[in-house]
Amino acid sequence: MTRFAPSPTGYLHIGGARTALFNWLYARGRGGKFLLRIEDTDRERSTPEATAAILQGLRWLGLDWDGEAVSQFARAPRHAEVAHEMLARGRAYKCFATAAEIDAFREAEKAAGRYPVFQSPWRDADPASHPDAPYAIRMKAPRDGETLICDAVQGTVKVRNDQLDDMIVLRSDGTPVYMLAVVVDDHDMGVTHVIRGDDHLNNAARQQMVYDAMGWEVPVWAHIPLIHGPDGKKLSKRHGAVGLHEYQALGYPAQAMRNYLCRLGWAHGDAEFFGDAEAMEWFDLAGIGRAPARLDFKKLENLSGQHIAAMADAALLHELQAYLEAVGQPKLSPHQHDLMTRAMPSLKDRAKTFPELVEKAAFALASRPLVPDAKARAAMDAVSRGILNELTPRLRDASWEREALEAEVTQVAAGHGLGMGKIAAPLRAALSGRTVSPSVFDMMLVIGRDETLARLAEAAVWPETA
RNA sequence: GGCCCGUUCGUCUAUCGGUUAGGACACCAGGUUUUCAACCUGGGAAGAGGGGUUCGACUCCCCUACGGGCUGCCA
Repeated sequence: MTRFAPSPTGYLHIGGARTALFNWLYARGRGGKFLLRIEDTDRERSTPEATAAILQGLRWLGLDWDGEAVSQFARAPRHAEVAHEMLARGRAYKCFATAAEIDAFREAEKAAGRYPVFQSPWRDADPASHPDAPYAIRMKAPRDGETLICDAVQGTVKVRNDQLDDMIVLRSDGTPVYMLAVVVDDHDMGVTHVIRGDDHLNNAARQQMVYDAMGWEVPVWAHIPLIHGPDGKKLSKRHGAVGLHEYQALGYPAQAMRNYLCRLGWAHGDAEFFGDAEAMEWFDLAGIGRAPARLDFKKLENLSGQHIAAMADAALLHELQAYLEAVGQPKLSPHQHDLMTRAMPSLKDRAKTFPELVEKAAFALASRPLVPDAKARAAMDAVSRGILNELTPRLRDASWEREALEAEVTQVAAGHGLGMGKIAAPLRAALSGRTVSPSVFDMMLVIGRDETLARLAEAAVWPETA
């Protein structure tokens, strides 16, 4: 049983997406469940928009979770209940210290050159001395010795208890603190493996104390390193895409994202290109690296191209439509969809991303009159026009198959003592309006005889360029 | 400041005391080719630095440097 527990304070971060993926792979690969919990206890910063963005991001990435997403805020009463239970068990106490008192204590400690761990005077106070004032519930944490975190990724990590204060579990306004809420929720939800960013590694020690205080079984910890930008610094907006939605907008197939993210900080021997089935079979916590990984867009792009080439046409078209919708472009019309289907075999080996796929399909999607770019127009010189005029009637009567078309073009070229290259250039220009396109024969086969002839006729009367 | 974690080609990584330190992406060169891409062949490229331990360290220990995290009545 694993879970992903994001705070809804913004879009889904690429690092969070990888954390979610790891949890998903681990659970799904072992017949376990993958749960989703929204940590929305910070009412100031949590927004429903952010929650929606996170769910949307996970759906796009293809990570399905079991059951309904749990709202942590909604479970506040249960958290408070546990806090009071800890009080009853003598594992926590009421602290009446005010913010000002705590600040003063910390300042004094710092000034004295000591580590500023607040030591509440109420820890062992006689309940009879309790004032009638608001209080927070603090955990009675051990003051010496050390807490051992057995982590599946980091190994055994020792944390000195004197570094940890008696953390507050229930605020003076009665609301639970994150550190308590996670533990209670993970326990209640039956989470057995906590896979999360290593920014929580130190927190695990305090959280483990809560498990101990309640007599609950501590889950398997797995703290994974964060993802860094290409320069090795903490990932931030200046590195480019940080939010998962940006990767969707960049036009990477979700499968490629999963593959790339999975390989980031984890490896299975020399395996580089693989799908979900292999990932689920191979993924394990022990294989996760301990050093932060950097994002490499070139590699992502390469992987993306490999996945596009390997995907089934129908699935590719379906995801392409979703991409177009996501970036606010008009979706393919039934007619365009049909053209794309026919063009796909000659297209998908050439495109690394969806925008590239669309770009390279321009010849098929374009409608007459074609607007040639300057280079295409230049390719259409007088000599070329002559050759094309000669070719046109032969194409009209040719059998519309690759070999036949190739034979016609080769013959015409040979008649002028030219190679294929010389005649392909103007042909390409006439058919696509560009100087870069898929193979001229692929294009003819996709758009068909009528369209081919129409485009040739049109190109024959393009205005001359000097 | 204190505590915790990390450091193998430019990047992601393999290695888990004995290897010519392997692969992938990227890069460079050549080939193929109707353009681009793809593809094929070849090439350069790494154990942060310093001490130990050991017959033998990228692998184990210590120190330094660098990077990251935590140190809240934030999550």
